[in-house]
Amino acid sequence: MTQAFRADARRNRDLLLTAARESVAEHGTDASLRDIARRAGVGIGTLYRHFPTREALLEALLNSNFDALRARADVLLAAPDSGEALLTWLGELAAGSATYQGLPESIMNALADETSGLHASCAGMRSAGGQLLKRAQQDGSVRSDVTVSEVIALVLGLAWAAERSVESSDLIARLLTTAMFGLADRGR
Amino acid sequence: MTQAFRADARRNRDLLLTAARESVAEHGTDASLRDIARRAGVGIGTLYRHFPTREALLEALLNSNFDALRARADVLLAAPDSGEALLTWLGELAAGSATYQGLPESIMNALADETSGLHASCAGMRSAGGQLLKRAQQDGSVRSDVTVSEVIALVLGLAWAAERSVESSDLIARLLTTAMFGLADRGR
DNA sequence: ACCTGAACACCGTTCAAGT
DNA sequence: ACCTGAACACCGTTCAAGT
Repeated sequence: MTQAFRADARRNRDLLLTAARESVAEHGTDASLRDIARRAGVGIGTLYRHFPTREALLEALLNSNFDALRARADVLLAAPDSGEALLTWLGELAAGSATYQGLPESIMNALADETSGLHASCAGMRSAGGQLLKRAQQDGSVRSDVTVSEVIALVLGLAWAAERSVESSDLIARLLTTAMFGLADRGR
Repeated sequence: MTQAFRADARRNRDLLLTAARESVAEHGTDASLRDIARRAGVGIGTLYRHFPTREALLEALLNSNFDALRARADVLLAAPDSGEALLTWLGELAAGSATYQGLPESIMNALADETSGLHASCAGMRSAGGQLLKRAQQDGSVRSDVTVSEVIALVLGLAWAAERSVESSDLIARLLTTAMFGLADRGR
């Protein structure tokens, strides 16, 4: 199926992805598309032909990451402590969403917009987390009155906050455990 | 001191603030400055003369809100239940940061950037919350290993997540109580 | 002292013209 | 089938020229 594309088109697609990875690493999720095309040595129209939207480009950049996160959920589903398994996975989601500045926002938008080119990947990730949450709730290790969407919104919210904060680099982890065990102190 | 300004300048300032309130209500914190100047019937240079940065404009738009939040903290400092007082105040912070789309982000950025025209207001708000937190921690009703900055980052993160979510309108409150009492279920 | 708007350097996005 | 880049409609920001 790779051979079904013209060699020059295939080449341009690769050049664009490499350029995008660089530019997004430097400037975050809302990096200039023009700049990406320039780095790839390609016309701006070529970028649009291969990736009709910014979200489609991000999807191509991130799909392996989402795959990995889904696979991790499958593994953790077999871990003995269901509550700990969920927390571990949420930590990896938070860490993963920190790979590019602005990524928590892109994921959050994609989840809310079914027409987004990034929606399928994000929805898949969400339902993988949903299985972990469900098990933890059935075990009684996590409160039963929260939905997957809420838990993910919470985690991405913390990742977002950590990303525009000057505090220590383990802020995400700190915020996550605070939210996991509660701000309120009930004699731990 | 109001009379120290030329009448036309004073007038333009008011026109700009009214226009800004409208435009920001419609398009959020990153509303077009050009659009604001247009609505005010004023040249773009006049906007920059009165408000050298977007943050300075937001400050003028929001200072009364920050004052109110600081005043609320003073009142709540006298409430009997220190933990409940903190939660109430954090709820009001979350609600207040939802008045304009993008406001959680503006506040978060302002807290991290001391040169921001919005920094003083936000830092004042933070230290007011800090008093409430301190009292709650001394009472033992809130865990002692969190800072004000962390608590505020957490709340703004949740407000941000709620703002770009399709869920019910009480999502902020739900996320806040989850974070307050913890996602983990320890037999409530 | 204050106001104006052209000018500059950028965007995202589309689309006619080319190979 | 694919590529190119001019064109369009926007930005934020500055600054010479006006009153």
